[in-house]
Amino acid sequence: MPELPEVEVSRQGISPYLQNQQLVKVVARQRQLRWWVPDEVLAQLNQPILSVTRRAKYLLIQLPQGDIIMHLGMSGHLKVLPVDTPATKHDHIDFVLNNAMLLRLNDTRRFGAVLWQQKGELHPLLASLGPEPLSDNFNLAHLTAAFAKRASAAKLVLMDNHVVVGVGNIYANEALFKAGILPSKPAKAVTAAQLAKLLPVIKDTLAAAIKQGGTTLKDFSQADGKPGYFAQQLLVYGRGGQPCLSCNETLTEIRLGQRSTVYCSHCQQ
DNA sequence: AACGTGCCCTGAACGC
DNA sequence: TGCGTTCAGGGCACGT
Repeated sequence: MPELPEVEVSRQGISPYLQNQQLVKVVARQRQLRWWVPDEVLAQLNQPILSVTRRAKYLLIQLPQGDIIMHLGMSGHLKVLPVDTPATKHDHIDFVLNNAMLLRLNDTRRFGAVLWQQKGELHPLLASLGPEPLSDNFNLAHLTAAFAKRASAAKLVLMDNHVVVGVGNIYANEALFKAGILPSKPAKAVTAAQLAKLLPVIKDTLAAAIKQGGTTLKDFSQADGKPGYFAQQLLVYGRGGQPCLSCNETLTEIRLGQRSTVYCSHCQQ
């Protein structure tokens, strides 16, 4: 499940292979993704690739006339391969380049998406997003204001893309544990001291994951490259019923907003 | 506006 | 062995 670090690592991985290449065409074997580009857009994609950027968990392949927007959903991953590489199961989309290579999107569960935004326009999906977690716009004042007016559980507010982007279920669990905040605690009841702890925890955890992934995954043109996956120390996620690594208390698992939530009732308040 | 729920999808892990 | 059921999750759409 690609979270923001995996998406950023993917961006860094594919970027050198795409930048300054000409995008020749898009081959779609499976259009039944979460969203798909209109046909008339596909016809105009024979353009040079200027750069590959990221906003939240969306990748943007920037062309002179606009941006291809890609989301990896739950199970999507990208590879750069020789153009004649046979497609295997769940290889849905190929972005064919003029250097005999292609960018291939494989997405088992098809929660991923491919969209288009015309140059100078902002796609509605990107228009109302909160700040990037690693940017200065995501600061204590912003976090405090967002939490102050919400009665929902702290974890749900943290995962709200209008508050901050890119904090998925795993990182929300981990960050709240590290900050000592009970996931179910009403956001408005979270103390100033807890928020002051939470902010750097989010930034540090995401930054460390990107750094680690960046060193682990260097060559996205290898067929056995594993973008969207890197080893990390998970303190609570997936460890419900097991002992807390800090105090040895048994970790509690509940569901919040239909998502698995794990915490230590001793360390988190 | 804020909040809760449903939905999309496949494959792994389970129960009978 | 072979079914059927449950679960995983991002994020929008919708109803209240």
